[in-house]
This record gives sequence, structure tokens and C-alpha cells, in this order.
Amino acid sequence: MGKTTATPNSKPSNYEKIYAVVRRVPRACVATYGQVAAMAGVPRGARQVGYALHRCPVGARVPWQRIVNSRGEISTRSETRGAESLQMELLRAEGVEFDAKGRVDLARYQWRPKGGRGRAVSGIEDDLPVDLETLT
DNA sequence: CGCGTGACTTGTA
DNA sequence: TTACAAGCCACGC
Repeated sequence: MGKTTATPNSKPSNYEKIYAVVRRVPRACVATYGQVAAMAGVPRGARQVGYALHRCPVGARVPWQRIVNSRGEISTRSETRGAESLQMELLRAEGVEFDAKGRVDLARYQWRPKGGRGRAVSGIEDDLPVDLETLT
């Protein structure tokens, strides 16, 4: 196969990688854009992570709610406002506590993948609220 | 093919 | 501690 022009499937877009990483984030945990970007193999791609999530792939069950900025606060987007409140509600429902200013203690809730790669979490399954899928 | 935009990050004041 | 500015990469048009 020396085809250089043929790469239809073997080209996982960065978005897909990003979604994959976000999907690995366990409950009651949050991750920063830069962290997800680094894990996705896209350093400095923090912005792109936000972009990817902004696109909100309805077909991918991505817990975008667990993605917050480096300050531990929920990122305010341009549109779909209200989703921010929803994000906070969802995180709270998972057990994440918020500061009076609406910030999360990253030192406590930030997801720390140890061992090099996200291993299977024992007994914990992702319960994505259907509201999320319908909201997008 | 080129420019503009953006759910960010980090550093300095 | 907060506020402001510049930098960065990828996608959309």
C-alpha cells in the first residue's frame, strides 16, 4: 500500500482524541482544558479542546461538564448560556463542591491519572444524564 | 489557499 | 488576591 493520499480512517482527528480523554474522566472529578489537551497529545491545544467541546458532538457521550479551566472555574462561553449553570448542577450532583465564587478545588477534585494511562476504574460507570444529550 | 475566531494558558502589574 | 495582555493551535469560511 504505498498510498500517501489515502488516509480516510487512520486519521483520528484531535477532536476524537479529546473526546476520548474527556470520556475517561471519572465521576466526581474534573479536568482542565490544558490537561485534556496534553493527554490528547495536543500540547497548547487547550483552546482547541474548548473548541471541540463547543462543537458538542451529540453522537459522543462526552461529559464536558467535567472540563473546567485552570482556575477551577466553569468557562463562560459565548452562547448556550445556562449550560454553565447546568454544568455546576451536574458536578454538584456528582459530589463536587463549589466555592462561594463558583470555583472548584482543583487540588481536591482534579483528575490525576496515575500509572501513565487512564486505567479502568473499578465499579464506576459513567452515568451521563440524558438531559445533556438532549440539551446539545 | 489565506484570514479570523475561540468553552484556554501563563506571566506580569 | 484579581485584572490585563500576549501567545498558541486548529477549524470554518
